[in-house]
Amino acid sequence: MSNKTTLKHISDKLHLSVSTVSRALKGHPDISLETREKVKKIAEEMEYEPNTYAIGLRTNKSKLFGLIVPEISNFFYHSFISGLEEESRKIGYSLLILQSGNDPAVEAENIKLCRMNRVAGVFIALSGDSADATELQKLEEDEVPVIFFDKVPAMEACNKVRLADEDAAALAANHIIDKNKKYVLGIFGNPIMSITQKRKESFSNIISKHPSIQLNTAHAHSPEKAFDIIHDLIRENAKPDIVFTMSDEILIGVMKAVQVHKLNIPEDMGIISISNDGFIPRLYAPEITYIETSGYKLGKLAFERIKDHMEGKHFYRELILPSKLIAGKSL
Amino acid sequence: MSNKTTLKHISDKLHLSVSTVSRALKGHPDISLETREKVKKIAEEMEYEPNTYAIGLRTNKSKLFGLIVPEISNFFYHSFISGLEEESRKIGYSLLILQSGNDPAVEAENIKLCRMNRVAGVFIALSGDSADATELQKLEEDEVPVIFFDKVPAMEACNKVRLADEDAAALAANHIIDKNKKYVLGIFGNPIMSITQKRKESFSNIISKHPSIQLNTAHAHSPEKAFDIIHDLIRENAKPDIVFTMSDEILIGVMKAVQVHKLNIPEDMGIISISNDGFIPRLYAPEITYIETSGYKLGKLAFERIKDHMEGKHFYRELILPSKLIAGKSL
DNA sequence: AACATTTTCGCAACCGTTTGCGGGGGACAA
DNA sequence: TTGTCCCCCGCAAACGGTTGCGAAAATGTT
Repeated sequence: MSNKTTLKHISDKLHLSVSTVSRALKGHPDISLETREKVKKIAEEMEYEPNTYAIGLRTNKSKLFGLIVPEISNFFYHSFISGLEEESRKIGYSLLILQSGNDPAVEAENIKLCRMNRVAGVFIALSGDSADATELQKLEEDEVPVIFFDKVPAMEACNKVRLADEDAAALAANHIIDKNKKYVLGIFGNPIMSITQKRKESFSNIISKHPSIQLNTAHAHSPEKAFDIIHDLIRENAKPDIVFTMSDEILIGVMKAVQVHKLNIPEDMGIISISNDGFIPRLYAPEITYIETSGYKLGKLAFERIKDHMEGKHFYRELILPSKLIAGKSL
Repeated sequence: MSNKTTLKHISDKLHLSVSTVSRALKGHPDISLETREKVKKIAEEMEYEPNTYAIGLRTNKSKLFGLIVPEISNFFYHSFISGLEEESRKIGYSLLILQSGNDPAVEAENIKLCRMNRVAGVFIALSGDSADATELQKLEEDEVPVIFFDKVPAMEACNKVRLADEDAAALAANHIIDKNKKYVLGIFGNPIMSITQKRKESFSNIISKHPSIQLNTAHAHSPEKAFDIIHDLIRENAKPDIVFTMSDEILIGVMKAVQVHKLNIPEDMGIISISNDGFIPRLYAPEITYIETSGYKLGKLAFERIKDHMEGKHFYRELILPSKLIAGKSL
């Protein structure tokens, strides 16, 4: 049996009613200042801690946000989580974190869990491309805001926060153009993902406007594949002047090839990447020039959106986190 | 107003009492098989989802584990979280994740949050060295198991899961000895942390038994400091034959110096490190030999402990995750 | 002093679920 | 027929807060 103090305990001790104690504790004007002080003092002494479940049951609300990601162990997501947690805590909210491991069934289950816990909002990075429309629909029916991030659905009528994918790629492209080199290789991720498509299209468009540049593109779904691409090119004596990598993952593979062949950066080959918070680019010497797309900052942005929603701004909106170039010495 | 179906809705529709519905749903033998089936069918149709708060209030339990870490954005912790989440979900539990940012006050607040949420257990990596004994004490009073991990308190009477710090360092030391080199440098972390002390002591003890080896040690509280250490040694022409780094963080600094000075690994200098899951060591070419200390696996181990506790094994125990050497080509 | 008003607090219902206990009704034996 | 036993199920209290409403006490107004 739990020995936790309840409102009843306090009310008994003070010969007040439970309702008075409840009101006093939250500074309700109906209760005299004197009583309020007295109650608060005793509550403190008795180490009163409100029962979350009683409150949740009565008010049908909670101080929880749901957070659903394909996997926690991922650079981008955990920096997002970190940013979001910091902000949430400031307003007294905690995070219920669910992993769906790219399994739509688990994802649906997790959304259900969010509903059952009466979360005040849900942040979700979709695992597949198909949004679980029906499950999420139910959340919207209860006026629980849903904020998509990272992997966002195509539809208009929803809240999304995302990185400026096109801008990021464009920034890289323009930086490359300034360098006046000839052979440029762009390595992108899984071609069916929209993030890949956006970045590739934006990048290619800008580069191809400069006829002096010869652009090749490739796709790598893993660091190993990226490694192979560079490795093969070097053996064929077709090393590019500049390599653009769309993500940290790909950069890792490229840099491994660079190390194996003992290439000098930037003399032998220039490198520029898009990176989450720049952790990977800063691992190398010289540090790799990168376009920052911060999960951490995106987490804060997502929080802004939900706060707006909680303050009554119930319209749908898409928030985009600007990216910026952080110059290293890699090209 | 929420339109969620409750037991009452089901009971109305079926002309049964709420209690019968409740029992039917959980297969209570008092209820006839026929009724049970009928209720379950309707519940399914009406998309019944139990109200977590009502259950929590009534039973004073929850399907939540509390997880308190200094920071989420940390290699080790997020792989721990990932492992723990996977296991928890299997038995229908979710994770309430709290960051305490190395602030004892926030840490105390987070522990309080865990109590308020009636979590079924708490996993905590202490931020400072001083355990918040009083706050955690209250948890134990309610028979909520507390599992310390990573940064564990010194006291006996508690549950801990941790890495085999001594073993890990010993493994590295013995591997170094096999290489028959002369100058060995060990770089360790913050000397006031017990993890540092353990690793350093274990490492030094073993190495110093071999008079043919000349051992130096140093402390680095950041990658930059580790970089400086190597950088300076090279400039002074005092490059060690083998460097042992106690953590990924330190390895990063060392590897940066290696790159700046274009050292050949392992010819110019051998390297061996302790690493979480080997992510960092595998970033380089050649891949760095490392002692694996997996946060992911530790997460699973921590879950085992709490499961035991939930099954009635209420004694205190310390579980240690064995470490193993993963050979790269760095020495 | 009589009445109107405000201040301060208590009553009781309610949120949705769990659970001890008791009761109605059918089956079966005496 | 009456009594006993078991099978199903419902009653009602309980969990710990919140909140609309009304009432008593204190204060103000003529």
